[in-house]
Amino acid sequence: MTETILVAVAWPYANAEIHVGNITGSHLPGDIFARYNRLKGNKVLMITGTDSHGTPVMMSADKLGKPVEEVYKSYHEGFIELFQKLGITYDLYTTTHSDNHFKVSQAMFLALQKNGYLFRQFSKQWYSPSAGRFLPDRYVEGTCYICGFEGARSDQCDNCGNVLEPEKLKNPRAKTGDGALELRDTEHFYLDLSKLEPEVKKFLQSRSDHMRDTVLGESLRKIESEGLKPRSITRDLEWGIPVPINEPGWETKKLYVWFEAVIGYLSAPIEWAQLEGQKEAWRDWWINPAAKQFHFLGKDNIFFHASQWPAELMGAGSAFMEFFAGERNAPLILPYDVPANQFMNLESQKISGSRNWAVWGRDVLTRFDPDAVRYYLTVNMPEAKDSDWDWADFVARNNNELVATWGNLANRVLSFCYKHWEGHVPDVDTTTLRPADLELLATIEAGFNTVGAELDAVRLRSALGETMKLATAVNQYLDVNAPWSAVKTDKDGAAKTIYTALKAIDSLKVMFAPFLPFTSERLHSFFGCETHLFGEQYTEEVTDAIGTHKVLRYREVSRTGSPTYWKPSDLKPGQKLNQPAPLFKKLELAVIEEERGRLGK
RNA sequence: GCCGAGGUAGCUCAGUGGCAGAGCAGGGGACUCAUAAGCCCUUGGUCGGGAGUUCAAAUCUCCCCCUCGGCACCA
Repeated sequence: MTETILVAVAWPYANAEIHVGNITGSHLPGDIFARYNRLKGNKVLMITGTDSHGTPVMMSADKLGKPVEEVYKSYHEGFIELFQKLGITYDLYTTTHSDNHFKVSQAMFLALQKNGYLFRQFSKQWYSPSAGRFLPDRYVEGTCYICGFEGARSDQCDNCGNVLEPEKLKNPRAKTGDGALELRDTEHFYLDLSKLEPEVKKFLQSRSDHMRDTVLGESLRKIESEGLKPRSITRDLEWGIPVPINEPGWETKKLYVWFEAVIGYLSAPIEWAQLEGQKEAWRDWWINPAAKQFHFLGKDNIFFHASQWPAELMGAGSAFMEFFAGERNAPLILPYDVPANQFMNLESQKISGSRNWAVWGRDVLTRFDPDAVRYYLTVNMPEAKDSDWDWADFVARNNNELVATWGNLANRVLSFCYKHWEGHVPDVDTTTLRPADLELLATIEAGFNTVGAELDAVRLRSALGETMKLATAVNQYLDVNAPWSAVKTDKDGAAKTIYTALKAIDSLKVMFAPFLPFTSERLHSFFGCETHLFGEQYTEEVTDAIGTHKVLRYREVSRTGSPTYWKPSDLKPGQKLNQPAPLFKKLELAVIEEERGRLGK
């Protein structure tokens, strides 16, 4: 049965480059899951984009003396370049700075307001008269009113460790050099999460059978012990989405990024549908109770995706479509699963951009192949707990597992066959295959179910491990049947062995494909196939009412005649092959110290 | 501080009441198609510490230690 699946990945923030921890946390698991479901013939839409608004982006722009749009776009375009090189196949990678996203976000705000889930409240904030703006607490420092430490942040003192009340800070000053500060009253909107608490609990309970324990701990169990409190959803800020109310004083306020960025899960499919020229196509993923939505993200974002975003959706209810499309009784669906990952450390220390203790995505791909990076990030994915990127381990796993077990298997069989059967699959009568041949093929065939079950449950490490075990089974089979000996005395027997091994490899190619798309595609071509396993990525410039933005897109391959590639090989005896070559590169041990030498500099 | 997740072999990690496991690393062996790859055999553990429940605990309960995340207008 064909399923309809939304693969939603957390929105990268436009204030830092993307590193391996971000990749293994969300983009890569999302891509593996999307590719697997596409191979199965499911209807997949994978989306996200750059979270472009907020104070830090504006502060960076001030510091650089550049327009804020230029700053967000330089990160945005770097992200797109990375996703193309790494093969992260977004059907649409867009930005929150688009006319469409503004409209959808504002409609969501109005829907929540109409349904009574918003309220206004005044609070005191530090204001810079000279700069003419309010400053977030993290940008204000002064003397701690508890211990007297002079470098305290207004919300926390790093010296005594106490959480501070910002308005009590002594001698406040702006870290940004905005001159003297004064306290001013400011009014903001709050999302009344306490009213939605019963619905959020019910939502999480209904999914507790398949959600990860780490995710339920951060959401359901936490709400049960602490409850949900209202959260402010607007800010005093120039850069962002205007609050949709016509009242004096609100022109300078914007929707808070944590309120609006998650709305991108809804706005991006809408933009995708417009770009496809099928305006209503997004509804299949959003107003279709049978669709399943999966959210990929790191543990720091669990609250916003497992609690706040579902609360926004439930609070808006059918009212969103009333504001957005003038339509009644069209409620939006809720996420199916939030398979959040933990964090990846680097050489036993926390990844830190400011100390350059990081392996940056674009940089690492200048020296290593994308599938090698994808492999290491998948076998080491922090699904249950924090994991560690270790360069010695990276080299070892590349050489011992990827090159030796899988790459060598494909290469030894294909090249042996190419040499002894003149570039063709041995022309065996498949009804004469021996019990050992049929047994191997049955083992491999069963893999489509066992590996598929792991992938369905988003246990990606386990799925890849199971696939690697099957590659080992083929190596074992070869050892027992030794076609290199048989070819001299019993070429017919050797032909059966090689045919069987080729057919097994042809199947394994598909099972490895979600994880290793580039090399699987290459292997696919060695088998003489003129089709492709996957489609292609491309970029496009979109112009709308507020400007232009670049988007990354994905054009799916047509699967004429066969709705699914996720099935055992039907390799034809006698089929023409193409000249094979090794799929992966063995790495020198010197790489370990070279790469470690780059860290922290 | 409060809440949550984690601590198992040298390394990376599976394992939710029934003889402590896998891969890699270390040691030994037979083979030669292959990127000196693959295959077979093998050494290795106080399951963070302590107490308890049980015929039986890595697993359940309590206390403690360590790592990470959340909670504060960072995103």
